Amino acid sequence: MRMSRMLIPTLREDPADAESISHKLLVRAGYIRKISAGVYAYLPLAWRVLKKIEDIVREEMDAIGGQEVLMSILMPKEMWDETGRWDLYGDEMFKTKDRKGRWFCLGPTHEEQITALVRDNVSSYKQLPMIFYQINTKFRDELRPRFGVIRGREFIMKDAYSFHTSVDDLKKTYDDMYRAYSNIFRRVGLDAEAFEADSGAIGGKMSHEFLVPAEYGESEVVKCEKCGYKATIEVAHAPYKKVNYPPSDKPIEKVYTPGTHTIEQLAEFLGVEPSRIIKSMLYMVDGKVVMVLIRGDYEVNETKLAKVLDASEVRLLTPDELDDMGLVKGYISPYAVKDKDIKIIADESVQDVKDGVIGADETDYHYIHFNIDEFDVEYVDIRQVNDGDACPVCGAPLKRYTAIEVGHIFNLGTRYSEPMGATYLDENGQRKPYIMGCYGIGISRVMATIVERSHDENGIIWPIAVAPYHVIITVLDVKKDDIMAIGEEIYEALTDAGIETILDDRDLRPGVKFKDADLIGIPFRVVVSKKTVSSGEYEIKDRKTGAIFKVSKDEIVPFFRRKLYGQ
RNA sequence: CGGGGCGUAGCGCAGUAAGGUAGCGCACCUGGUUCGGGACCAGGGGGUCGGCGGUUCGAGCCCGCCCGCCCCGACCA
Repeated sequence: MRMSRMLIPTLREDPADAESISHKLLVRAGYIRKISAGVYAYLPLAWRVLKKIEDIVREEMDAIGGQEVLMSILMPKEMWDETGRWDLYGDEMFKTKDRKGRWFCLGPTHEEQITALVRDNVSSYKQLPMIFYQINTKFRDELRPRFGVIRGREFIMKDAYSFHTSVDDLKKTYDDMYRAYSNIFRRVGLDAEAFEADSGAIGGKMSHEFLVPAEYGESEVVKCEKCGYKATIEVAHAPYKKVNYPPSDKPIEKVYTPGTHTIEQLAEFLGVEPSRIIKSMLYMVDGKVVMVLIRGDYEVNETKLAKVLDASEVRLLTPDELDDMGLVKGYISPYAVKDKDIKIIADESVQDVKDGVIGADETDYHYIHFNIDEFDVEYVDIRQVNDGDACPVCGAPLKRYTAIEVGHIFNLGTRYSEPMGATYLDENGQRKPYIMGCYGIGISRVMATIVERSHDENGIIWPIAVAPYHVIITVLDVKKDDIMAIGEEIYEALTDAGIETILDDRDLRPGVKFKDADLIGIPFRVVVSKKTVSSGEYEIKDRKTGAIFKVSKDEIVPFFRRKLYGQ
């Protein structure tokens, strides 16, 4: 393809509204353009990259017996009512009505549709297991779209669903998927690592997230570099730091603590360690109020909290709700719920604090010499693990870092088959609900993640497997017919050899063309100019290493055969 | 949803304090010189100043309403 006729709108400056590296570079290098918040158009280069990623995904899905389908994006409300998710999904779902007033949504995911398809068209255990996948556009009206194509409201996703007669059979496919995902991420050049994930209230036991470490990620993980322990922040565990605050012989005392809005301010005001302070929080847990206590030097991890309470939704009470109970945020204590039917649970770390500081249920006042033993408290692990906390396995300090979630696999059990009446007949003629698994990869997010991981100050550096083109021929003296003709000749030879090549025939100064080639990130650049033509030594530059090779014209095709295919 | 910021040519921005003919750089078009790491000179095209309404002789600028975009927060009591 001639670059002079392609839509590759590169920019000299970073777009003003971009924050993350991948967002800046994909816009600047002419890959994507914003249409609306979290909604992007993929220009020709991006679409080529996406198709490469998709093809790798297809190969790996086909290899484990996946059947590719393309489900409808527009889905009727009734389908979602069957599982109750029309209401559960809430505002995150894009909803619309047809001309007759019937409700539809733009699919944020496809469990309902695939389950309905299998229910209505498969009926015997003899046909199982079955694995389906699709690569399709998903719509989610995210609370806050971010980082360009990393979290969009419209995005490309590979989603797969499997149907089984037993958990053991599901486990086989689950393991196949795990390996396929590892292959996919390795092949696209990502150092993704699988983490046992929180599967949520409905996910069953097996669930793994595939995460790639990146500054602009939205997931947090901890890892022990000594023994290899690793976990997402939602499930991570680390022993709490022991403190020793034995009961005081002094009675509990209310003290005036003006202007202490944070734990740090209060600790400083009273001249105590933050670990001596107990934070009291009121949570709404599936409609019931629960008091949660945690030490001042720790934070509550709501996912862990939900899990220990076996709840599907936990949230803090709003200031208004607290107000209705006569309480004020920041100054709550267990005394406030003493005679009420409100359960008190505390993080394990609180048990050491027998002479502590706690809110006095009154603005600007706290109690000192507070002893937790007065209360009937259940101790559990609901702490957020921090950077530097001790590894639960070997005790070495844990590293905490951000990562991008590029894939997620999990066991669905009968969460969808049961309510939807999706059953098959087993050997004994018994109706059984399908055991299901589901598996997702964010295709457009993978593209952005590769850029986050593979770039330099000059632009993107695509791994060969996903590069939009392998080679860019930079013709410098385009107005000289003989030189341009040689550029075209090399272009034809490479293209005929199956090497994806782009011909930069634009009549621009050399510097501009070199900068663009680097920015868009093509793995190899061949320079055709007065200099290289007259010397007969064509300069080939490796975008990643910067290595320069001098190659005669006839050797160019063999050179790339070796470099690209190892032939 | 709360807080903050922004919206002026394709992109990046100034102009808003103090109302008076809409600017700069890049990009684009023409001509010339140049040309192996984002050239220079000369000329040129391109604007509902986010929208609607108001104040005013006169609004990019003041007032009101609305829309869009970005950042932070929406768990730390």
